[in-house]
This record gives sequence, structure tokens and C-alpha cells, in this order.
Amino acid sequence: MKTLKVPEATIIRLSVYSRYLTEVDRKGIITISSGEIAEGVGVSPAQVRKDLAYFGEFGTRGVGYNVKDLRQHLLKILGLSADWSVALVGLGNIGLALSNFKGFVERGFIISSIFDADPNKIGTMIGHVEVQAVEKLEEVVRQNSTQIGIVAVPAAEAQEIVDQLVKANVKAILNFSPVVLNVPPEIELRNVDLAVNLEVLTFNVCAQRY
Amino acid sequence: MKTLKVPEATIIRLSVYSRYLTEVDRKGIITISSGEIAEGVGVSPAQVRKDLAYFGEFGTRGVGYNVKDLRQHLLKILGLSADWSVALVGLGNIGLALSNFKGFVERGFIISSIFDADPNKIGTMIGHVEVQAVEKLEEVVRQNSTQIGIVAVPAAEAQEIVDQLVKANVKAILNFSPVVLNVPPEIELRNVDLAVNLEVLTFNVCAQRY
DNA sequence: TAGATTGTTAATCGATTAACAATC
DNA sequence: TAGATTGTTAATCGATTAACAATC
Repeated sequence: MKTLKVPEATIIRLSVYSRYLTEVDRKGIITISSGEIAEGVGVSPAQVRKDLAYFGEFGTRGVGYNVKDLRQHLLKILGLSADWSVALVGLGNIGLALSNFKGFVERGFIISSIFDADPNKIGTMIGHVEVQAVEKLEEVVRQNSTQIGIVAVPAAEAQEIVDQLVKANVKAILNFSPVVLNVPPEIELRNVDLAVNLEVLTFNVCAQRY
Repeated sequence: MKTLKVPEATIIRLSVYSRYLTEVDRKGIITISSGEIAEGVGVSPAQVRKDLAYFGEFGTRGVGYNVKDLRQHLLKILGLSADWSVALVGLGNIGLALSNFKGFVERGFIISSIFDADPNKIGTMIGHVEVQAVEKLEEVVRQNSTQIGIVAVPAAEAQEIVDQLVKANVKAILNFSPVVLNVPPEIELRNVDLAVNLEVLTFNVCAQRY
């Protein structure tokens, strides 16, 4: 199969389009044009069509796209046809916030296990999930066949946790610790770096002076 | 002044370099080469030198860069020479996590006001900051000359909050709501979209099958 | 048919990489 | 001086934009 490489920026936009289409669908709108999607999410119509073209032909010339249809296609492309089991490691401020985050459940990300090192937290319930000792991570994650790990532990512990997640056979890791992590090339890793986001803003604010 | 446009990817990396240099400096290391920085943060040496070259000549040929020096230069470039006053709007799960996030303080981001709509939260203290009614947002933010707003409110309210922040003269907004926001062009806006991050991962995990 | 909008190609723009002269 | 490493230019690679033929 000729797998034309898809830019990561395209994937991010597809995710945004799909969420926008959910909203549009809720309003009962049946058909939408690339121009309307573009308007709704703040990109150009050409960009929308180009992004979709990586994956097929989903529209009808002269008409546009069927909202429900396109939405389903996008969810399929993003791998969201079925739920994903997620392991959350670290129940500090950020971990706790993530454990309650509605946006994950809505998109089919089910937090099926939670781990922490603090004895006071172990055994407590977060929703229907019991917080477990971090020592059990590898065993539990492996048994659940959990494919995604979310790392929200202090920077100093992050690499150790990631190593354990890799041993437990997760396929992807979302990291909230502000450290550079090493993983084998077949493991998907993304970093969410909150301070960096603010610093891009401050740079731009300062750059306006020039 | 000839303001050569700097890629956003470069700014993000400068932020990462600066944090890495903080770490290296703590170990008492005096000099570092572009190759060592590259190794430490997972990019190429050419990339490091190119990124720095947008802003000047900070190294010595044959020797490398002075760690403390380069770190200071980077902090200056990123606009981190002085503290920034930040207004946090929304004290739900994510807002609460952000209010306690050490990484902000470390880099000079001081949360100087917090707002929420919930009467039960108004008046409570988060550290040294009293939670205020969201109705006071514009007045307080303006009086504090707060330049950065962080939006962590439900999607439905986000645009309204952003409009108020803009009226109150903030220069930059970091948005955690999964909605597309409209701001005047002079306002810097960045979106942190947690679900999108997971979806890039699931796409890539699924794409491995091809 | 006439109008609208897609899918796709070509042109443009921008970022990364490689190579090397400058120089400590 | 010889070795090392920067700063910078040119080459490559990749993504976005513009334009338009295809077609509903």
C-alpha cells in the first residue's frame, strides 16, 4: 500500500474538524461545505479539502459533505471507532484533573486504572476506579491490555514510569512531565508542556515590540 | 529593524533548551556544545545552532556555549526576564490543577487572580489568592494590569470569558476549552486541547497497521 | 443548463538538514 | 599548529495556498 505520509498538523486538524462536525450535527444540519467547515474552525477551505484528500473522497461536487457521514469517517480515521483503555499514572493536581476530564470519556477514552505512589491515595476511589500502588502498574496494565498511558508524575520519576509502561506493552504515552523522555521508536509519545505554551505566548507578546 | 520571521517550532524548542540548560547548570557544568544540547533534548545539532542564529551569536567557535550565559539569553528572548501576572478563570478540575502547578511559578508566571462562577468557590483561598466572582474579572484584571489570561471554563462559556479578558486588556490567552475562539488579531491565543493530543496518538497507533 | 463545490495539480512558501568556511 | 565547534549558506524536504477541471 502506498502510504502517503500525512502531516501531523493534518491529524490535529482532522480531530478539530470531527469535533466541529459533532456540534454541527447536533444542530440538525445535514450538509456542509469545505468553506463552512473552514469558517467554523478557522482555516482555509483549501486546507480542509487537502486534509480530507489524504484519506479519500468524502464529498459530492457541487453539494458538499454529509455531516454525519464525514464525522463518522473522521472518527474512524482517528482510530475512535472503539473505546480505548487508558492507564493514568500520578494523581497529583494534573492527574486528578485528568481523571475527571469529561472530554476524554466523550471521545471514547476510558481511564481503566489509576496509579500513585502515595499510601494515602492508594485504595481511594476515583469514580469507579480504585487507585492502586504504582508497583502494580506493569501487571495491571498488561492484564487489562491497556494501550495508552498518561504520565502525570513529578519530573524525576517520569522516565522510570515510562519504562514500566513500555514493559507493560502500551502503544502510546501522553506525558505531562516537563522532561525529555526516551522510548523505543515503535512507541508513540506526545508531550503536553504547560509552561512551554505560556512561553510561546510571552515571546510573541514581547516580539510585538519590534 | 529587519525582523526575520521566527518559526513557532523554534520558539518551542528555545523554551525546551532553556529548561534543559537550567538542569545542566544545576549540575555545575560550565560549557556545552550544540551537539550536547541536541542530544539532551532530542533534536539535531544543526537545528540547535539554526534556532539560536535567529537571535544572535551566543557561542565560541571551537569551544561551545557558556551554560549560564546561553540560559540567560534564552530566558530574555522568551520574555522571562521579569515575572508575568496571570489571571486564571475557571476553578474546575483543570483550573484547580493549574492553580497549584509548580512549573508556572518556577518560570515566573504568578497567578495573581482567580475567578469562578460558583458561589461555593467564591471567597475561598487558593494559596494566597482569593477566588473572586467572575463578574469582577474585567475590573480586577484591568487594575492589576494582568497581561495573561488562562481560560479553563466549560466550552459554552469560553467565548464570553475571552471577550471579557480582551476588554480588560490582556495581551495573551491560554485556552483549555475545546472550542474555537475568536479574538482580535493583536491578542496572542494558544489552545491546549487534551483530547486532540490523545487522538494524534490513536491515529498513529492505528496507522502502524498499514 | 447554470451554479456550486469538490478533488487534485502546480506554484508558493517555509522549515529542516547538510556542508563547510570561519575561527577559537 | 591541529582539533573542535560555531555561524551561515545552499540544498532538500515538506506543508500550504491558489487555481481550475471535473462533476453534481
